[in-house]
Amino acid sequence: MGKGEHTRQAILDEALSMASCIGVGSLSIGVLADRTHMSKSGLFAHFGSKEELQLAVLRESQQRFAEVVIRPALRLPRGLARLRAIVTNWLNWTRTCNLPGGCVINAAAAEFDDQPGPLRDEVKSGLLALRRTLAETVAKAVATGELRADTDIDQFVFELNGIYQVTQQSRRMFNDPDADRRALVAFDRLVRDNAVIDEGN
Amino acid sequence: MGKGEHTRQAILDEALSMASCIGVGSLSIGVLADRTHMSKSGLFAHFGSKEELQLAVLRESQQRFAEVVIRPALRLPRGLARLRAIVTNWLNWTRTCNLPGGCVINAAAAEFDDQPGPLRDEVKSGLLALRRTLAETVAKAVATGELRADTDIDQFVFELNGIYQVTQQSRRMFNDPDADRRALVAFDRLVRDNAVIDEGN
DNA sequence: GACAGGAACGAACGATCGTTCTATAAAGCG
DNA sequence: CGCTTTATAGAACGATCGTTCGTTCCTGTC
Repeated sequence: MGKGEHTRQAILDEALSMASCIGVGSLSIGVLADRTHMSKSGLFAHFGSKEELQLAVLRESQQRFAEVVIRPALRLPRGLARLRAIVTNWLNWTRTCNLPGGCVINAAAAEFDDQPGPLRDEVKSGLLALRRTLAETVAKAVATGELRADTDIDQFVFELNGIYQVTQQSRRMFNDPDADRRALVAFDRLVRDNAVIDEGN
Repeated sequence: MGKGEHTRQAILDEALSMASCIGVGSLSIGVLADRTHMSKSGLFAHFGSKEELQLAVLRESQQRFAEVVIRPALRLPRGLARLRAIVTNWLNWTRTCNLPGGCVINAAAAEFDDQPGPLRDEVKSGLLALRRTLAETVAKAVATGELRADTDIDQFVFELNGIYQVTQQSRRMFNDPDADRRALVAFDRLVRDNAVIDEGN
């Protein structure tokens, strides 16, 4: 990795951590330059515009998400086991990635949902990619026979997203120590209601 | 209502609609002055500081929420009927209030969850008040015998919040026409799983 | 060791930010 | 009406914003 690439990565590291706390929209090149011990113009040259920096932060965040949430789970057998692994990785991923202020993309979704442009597009594509991955994973749990054939997959993914978002809010706003447990309770209920009818009848 | 109060309300109207789109943190006194056809200083005098303006927006938002979501539901009999009314009012309240960019407080929760100060405190207290109201409403549905006595009320409220948040995201980011229906499906499942065991066994 | 290309800097730009001050206009009240 | 209070305007402040420019420094190659 050349020197330029190395610096760029260091900037993105700091920018990600900063954006996690104050939001992608509130990133400031001047403040970011101070934090990385660079000049504004030196930092600026790596991206060409503030929007490009913000896009780079979103892309970096999405890439790390795939690495720490999705990829490790692919080693588990398809079906409920893999789905459960994704969910637990997902619930913990901001801690895994050392993002002090929570999920950047989720915060950006609330920030840009009314502001058309490349940033909103990037956020949307990231969220869509996750929803697609989740849908495929759920579909495989149907294929393995662990979930019922008539499972409404999009509804399942919809509710998964709800569980994630309220968990984030409960943790971040209320420091709720039960948030993770409640998330798993909700997940289990979601799975149970879509599981094949077994000996319990 | 004196002239000052009238002007202040007009400012808050515009500020609320603006904050709904760009976020409370991105409110700008200059832009807001233009939109209300006032001078910056004239507008500024009504609040004394930007932070007071932001706080006023949050309080106004919270008050409108109580008026269009909670109060109408109080006319229904306590129990599931009232709970369902709150949920449906809740899902529609930004449309009822003509907030073009969705729920201000929910967006502010994601924005300020890592920034201590009066704004975060105000958001937190608003969210807490809602959670308390929801918990009481659910508790009454237990008291009427519609929900089981062993219903985990905090878990119930937790999941309700999840349903709301993902509905907002689905509507705002993806223009998902099924979001409302999915929210009600999730709500019905939540109620059913906590309902008293009836003839179905 | 000269040279070339990329990387970082420092200074400056115009714009906008929140805020303060002073002055003028309007409103409310006797 | 006149008087007091309130409401609004206008100009200016220092700070910060993203961005541009020209220069310097470092790094790797012949």
